[in-house]
Amino acid sequence: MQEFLVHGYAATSMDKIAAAAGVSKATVYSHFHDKTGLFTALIQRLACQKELFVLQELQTTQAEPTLALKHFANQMLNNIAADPQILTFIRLVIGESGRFPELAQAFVKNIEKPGIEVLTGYLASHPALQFPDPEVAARAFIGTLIHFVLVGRVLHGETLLPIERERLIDQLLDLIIGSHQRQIHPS
Amino acid sequence: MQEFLVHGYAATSMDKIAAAAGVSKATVYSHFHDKTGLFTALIQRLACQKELFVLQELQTTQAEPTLALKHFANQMLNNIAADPQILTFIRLVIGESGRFPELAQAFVKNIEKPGIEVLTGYLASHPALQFPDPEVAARAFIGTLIHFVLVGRVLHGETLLPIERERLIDQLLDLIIGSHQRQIHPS
DNA sequence: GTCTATACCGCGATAGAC
DNA sequence: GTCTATCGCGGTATAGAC
Repeated sequence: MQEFLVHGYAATSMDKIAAAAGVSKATVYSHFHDKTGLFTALIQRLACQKELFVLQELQTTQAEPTLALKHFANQMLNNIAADPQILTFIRLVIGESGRFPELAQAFVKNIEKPGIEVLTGYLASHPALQFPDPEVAARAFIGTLIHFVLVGRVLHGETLLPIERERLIDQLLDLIIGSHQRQIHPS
Repeated sequence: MQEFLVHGYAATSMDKIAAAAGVSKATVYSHFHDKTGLFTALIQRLACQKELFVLQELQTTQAEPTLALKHFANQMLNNIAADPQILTFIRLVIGESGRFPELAQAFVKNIEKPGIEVLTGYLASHPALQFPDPEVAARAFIGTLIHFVLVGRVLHGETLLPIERERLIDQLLDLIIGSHQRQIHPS
């Protein structure tokens, strides 16, 4: 897996994989039919293990919504900061999503979908929040954070399009749930 | 460029490129020093040409903000629907962003940055809108749309995590600029 | 089950004629 | 400037011994 993450699918050779695994090439081929079979098996497994979003806490927390969501956002960004392999994994899945659509769908199913669904459930069920469309609110929240990571970390745009993490999170929360001060045509 | 878009960087051979261009391989090498030089030149050029966001209109429109933003969002999604090559281009740039960081930065500089900056300017300058942080509002708007495209089209998640485009746009606009009906602890 | 050895092919890059 | 021909290497996948 390390080889695929570093070099991508096409540029990774079965020789390097066998060497990294400490076995011969023929042994690798005895466990997996071919290179695509090995690749899909590895990515599918990683898509099940990796967790971008910390969902357990969100389902059980009794903290105030603003604080809970702030904590949720910070945990996600901390995950990525602590494990940069996540960035490489995202690059690989997106980069190969045209040629391995089933792997991309595994990523959506195991990582994106639970995140949006749990957050939607949280936003819909918490009595202090009254969104007309909780799913869109969840998509806006997660979409803004993912886009922040995509531009800043994945695409190396931190210096080109800089913004403080705390400012983004605080102002995003204010925009979405604490927006009663700002209205159109204030009267 | 077609070869790179379809097969990715590593899986594209200089033989195929030469054949697709209708010249010999030596001729390609007389114009570009090596494969990486050709690749970077092509991607840099495409990053300047492609436009995800239609910015001209947004700077000159006199329509009501909600309508102008709705039009802006629809134009962006129409662009992508009309030219699926954009999806392949995004896959390629993100997929190679670890090995070609300067290309990823060209993407941010020429596509993401102008989009966020022009939208920020619009949100900040329009008298009917009073955001405490217009840049975060712009990032939330664009981030939600990009994430929608990323999950649905790039990662083939339309069926796994379906949502109507019009619902997303309308509810997103309501969430961000028309949110005076919904408040925390309504009194 | 795992090894060594190899078949067979395509790769990036260049030499040298025209 | 563009061509044909070629070099040297590394690719995926397998055969057959242990």
